[in-house]
Amino acid sequence: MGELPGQPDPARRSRTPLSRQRVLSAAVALADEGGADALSMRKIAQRLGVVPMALYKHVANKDELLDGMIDTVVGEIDPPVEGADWRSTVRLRVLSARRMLLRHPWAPAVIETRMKERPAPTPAVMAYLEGMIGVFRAGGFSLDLVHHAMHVMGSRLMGFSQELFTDSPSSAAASSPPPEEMAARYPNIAELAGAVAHEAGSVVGGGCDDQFEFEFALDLTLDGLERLRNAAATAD
Amino acid sequence: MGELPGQPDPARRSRTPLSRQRVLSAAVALADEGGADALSMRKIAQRLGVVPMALYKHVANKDELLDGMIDTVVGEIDPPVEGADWRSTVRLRVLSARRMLLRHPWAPAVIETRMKERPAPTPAVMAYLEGMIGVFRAGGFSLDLVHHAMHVMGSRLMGFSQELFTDSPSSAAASSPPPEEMAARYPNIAELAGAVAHEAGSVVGGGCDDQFEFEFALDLTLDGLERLRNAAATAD
DNA sequence: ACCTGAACACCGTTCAAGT
DNA sequence: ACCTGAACACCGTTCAAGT
Repeated sequence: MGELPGQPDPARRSRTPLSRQRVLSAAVALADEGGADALSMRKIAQRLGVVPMALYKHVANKDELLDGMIDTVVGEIDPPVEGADWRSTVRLRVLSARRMLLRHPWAPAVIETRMKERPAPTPAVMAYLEGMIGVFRAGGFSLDLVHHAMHVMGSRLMGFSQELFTDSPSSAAASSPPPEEMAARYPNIAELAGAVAHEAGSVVGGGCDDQFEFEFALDLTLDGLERLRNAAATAD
Repeated sequence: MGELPGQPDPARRSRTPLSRQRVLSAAVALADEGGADALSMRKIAQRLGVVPMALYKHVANKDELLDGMIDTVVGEIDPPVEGADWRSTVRLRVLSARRMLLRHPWAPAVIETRMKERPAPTPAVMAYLEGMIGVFRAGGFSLDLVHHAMHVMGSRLMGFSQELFTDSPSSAAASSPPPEEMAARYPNIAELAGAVAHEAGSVVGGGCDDQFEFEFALDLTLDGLERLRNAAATAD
């Protein structure tokens, strides 16, 4: 009663100190409500009862904020269930990812953009991929087939995995943890990345041919549609 | 030689009068070079040697500019080839769409965003869908199966067709052409929309169950992966 | 009637001035 | 040493003042 609405509450502000997680949560909530366009550093700060500059202690800039938001929502995807066959495990997980995207309608476009202009996957994305690869491997898929499958699933749901294994000179490796540490934390990803890198032999930049992977997924889809059409025709 | 670079050239400016198409072309070129973030009304105007306000004679605002840009690049997708079977026709067309998206890396995220917050398809998008439906129909697909196929292909490549046929109260119908005119111009879309609308009977808002369509496409994909795995296993 | 410059309400981020 | 307000260089768009 004694408070004006919209006025920051100094008591609340100092009780819960600002943290990276609190900044990211406020940003996600803001984007959920008004879309990515409604998101601004100034509005996040206002919602937290804080001066805009205070945010920069916890996120370097807006790009890093967006990366953190992606990591937050990808972390909401359920981990693979234990003890089920590969097919229902993948199915459940993809449906969980879809529910996440329905909760956060701004996410696909932001993921799409960020992945394209800086293909450095965040920890939660790495964990997602690691788990998915593990499920396929446990289901008896060869490394080669898992590679195709990851491209198929990636384009099925998000921009994930599109450019993940580009061991190209410039980008990724620089800021990433050293290979040994990565191999320990993400063994399935490391194994797959190694196989893909060696696969194409001496071709420069070799490894993953995006055009081939795209056509592979497209043909798999066309196969499925053709089978459905033929089944419907013979059923008449 | 007598010109300072970056200085607008009054002769050039008046020789070719501004037009909606020239504005859109400049916007697309700017986005191709620097991404969607580098796109601003002010920079487009500068590139055209024109004062920013002059653009508003040809596009109502930035949202309408983005819609126009989408229409422009979707219009670059090759039309269906004549006389080939449905499968190679669809294949060629999707590969053409992919080449377009590689030329315009900003397009997927922009399409994703615009389709989500205003699902009013532009003419070129309508023409793309119309052609694709026609190919499936000519290939012997039932209306029901074409509906599924469009969802499968849509999520395969872009956000297209995701929410296209929502005949929901609020949005679309208002600014669209009257039904008869649309039926004349896009007969395949009209037929499919009609079938989908009546399909689910008396269910409110009925017609297209997005969750069902998503799972349909997912299961089609999982079928394909399972078949590949089994083929690889028996080949050993 | 048309066109356009200045102005408004924003934005992300820098930086110097305060404590 | 830390924090932060003012300031800078942008942005989309309105609107009144010019022709």
